[in-house]
Amino acid sequence: MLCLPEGTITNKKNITEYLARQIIGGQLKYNEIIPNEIDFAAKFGVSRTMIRDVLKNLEMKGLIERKTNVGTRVRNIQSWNLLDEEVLNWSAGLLTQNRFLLSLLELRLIVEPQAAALAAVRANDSDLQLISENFAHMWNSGMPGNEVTLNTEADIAFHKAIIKASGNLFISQIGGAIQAALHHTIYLSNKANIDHKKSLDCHRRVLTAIENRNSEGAYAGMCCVLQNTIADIGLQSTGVILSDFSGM
Amino acid sequence: MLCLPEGTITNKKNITEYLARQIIGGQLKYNEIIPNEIDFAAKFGVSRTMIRDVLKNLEMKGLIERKTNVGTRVRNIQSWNLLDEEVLNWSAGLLTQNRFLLSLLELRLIVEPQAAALAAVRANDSDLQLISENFAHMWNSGMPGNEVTLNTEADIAFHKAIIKASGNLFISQIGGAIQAALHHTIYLSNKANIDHKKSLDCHRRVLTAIENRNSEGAYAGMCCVLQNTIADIGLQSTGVILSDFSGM
DNA sequence: CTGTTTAATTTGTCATACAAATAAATCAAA
DNA sequence: TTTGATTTATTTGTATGACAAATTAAACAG
Repeated sequence: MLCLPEGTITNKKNITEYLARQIIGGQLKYNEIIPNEIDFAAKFGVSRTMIRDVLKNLEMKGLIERKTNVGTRVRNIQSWNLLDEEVLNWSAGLLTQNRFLLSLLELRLIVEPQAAALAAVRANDSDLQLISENFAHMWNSGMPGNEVTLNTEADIAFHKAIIKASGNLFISQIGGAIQAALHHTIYLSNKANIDHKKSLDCHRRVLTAIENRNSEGAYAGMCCVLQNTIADIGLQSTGVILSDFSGM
Repeated sequence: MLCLPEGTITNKKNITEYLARQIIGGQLKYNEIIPNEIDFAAKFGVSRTMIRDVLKNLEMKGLIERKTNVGTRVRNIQSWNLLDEEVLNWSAGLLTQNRFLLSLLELRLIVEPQAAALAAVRANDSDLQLISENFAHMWNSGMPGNEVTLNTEADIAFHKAIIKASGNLFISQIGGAIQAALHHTIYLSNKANIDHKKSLDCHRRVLTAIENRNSEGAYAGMCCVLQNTIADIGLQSTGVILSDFSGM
């Protein structure tokens, strides 16, 4: 049953996020019925109009299902619109669950090397500039002890720029999800104690390959980046098939 | 400007689809402003509540953008939620435009072989059964002239079953889009005059490979299926990198 | 016990009013 | 004249109350 935290739930965004997290977090389980709209509105102290707006939102994200008279039910995870950026952000807590994290990394393994390969073919001047700029900003040197630390924002922007440069409308869509995912995977891999140098080399390999219009090299470089990440997090290999261009 | 067809637009679904097609079809162009909600409601002869519901729907699909006082504007294609099944269906008309069709086939080339590979590793008994059942139903023989004709529904179900068997939450999401896409690409490739036999062989190759837990074979088989499709439609090769397991 | 009818519940739609936000227009001052 | 603040008008956002439509559950007749 739903019980509210004190006072913090005020506006539409709050309510939506609160409910979404209840569902994704498992406090509201599959097939559980959410109270009718009137009681529900009263519970949050808002109008039924607003609650309906919230529920419509969650419905479109696949988190709930509504039927006349039967009410509003929670749907199962297969129905959730996981590629939606908000849904993915709300799902951050699930990253500790292996299946979820594995699915996410598999997605990246499948999509990003190909995106890099396509970018090598199609990137225009502004794409190239964006990619190289972000590469340049990825690494903060000059730290005490000469450590190389990672600039998360630039790292994300680097990957995002490559996905955009792929010129594929659908990959760009997935890119939104990957971007959100990056925040979390980067966070996880930063907790581990890694030599960022290896990762740096791989990233550079991707950049130069794209600049040289070498799609296979870009592909291989991106595989390298991702395999690093996977190793850092400490997962097993996944069954995704990667072409071998290690010689390039 | 918006002008309505006679009489056919009655309920919410109609209105939503009508507007969506106007936007996707280009009759309503990027940044064009849609009339305010009250006039708009009057135009369709429905309440403002309903129009707001429709607009909220289109907003969440990325087709429009709303701001207080400025109104409702059409967004550009990069913002459209193309992986949404409805959006993709409404976009069927764009399939004649090369960029769109190419993006779609690239997506399939990137995702489906990998899904097949994963399915070979992870498919359980019911997955296997579903895949093989659909393969069995894909081909209507015994037609006059001994032609082999394609059962579109079973074809789609075959691909869908493989994607599901991949066990990857995110790929399954994309699978919804791919499924919708299949309707159209199959339609296009059926217009061409093809020997379905070749395609039959490739599909069988995928099936047996999955049954034999041979992920590389499944990958290669699916590549074969898709390259057939691409050739049938008459497109150029795309720059997607495919591993070569043709010997398997 | 079975099939039909009735009643109750819940979401869906409508109409109206007002709040909040923002762009455009007006006006004041340098 | 130009600039900056102030007012006004427009449009979306929220609230409220009423009724429609759909569907489950209960009551009832055979």
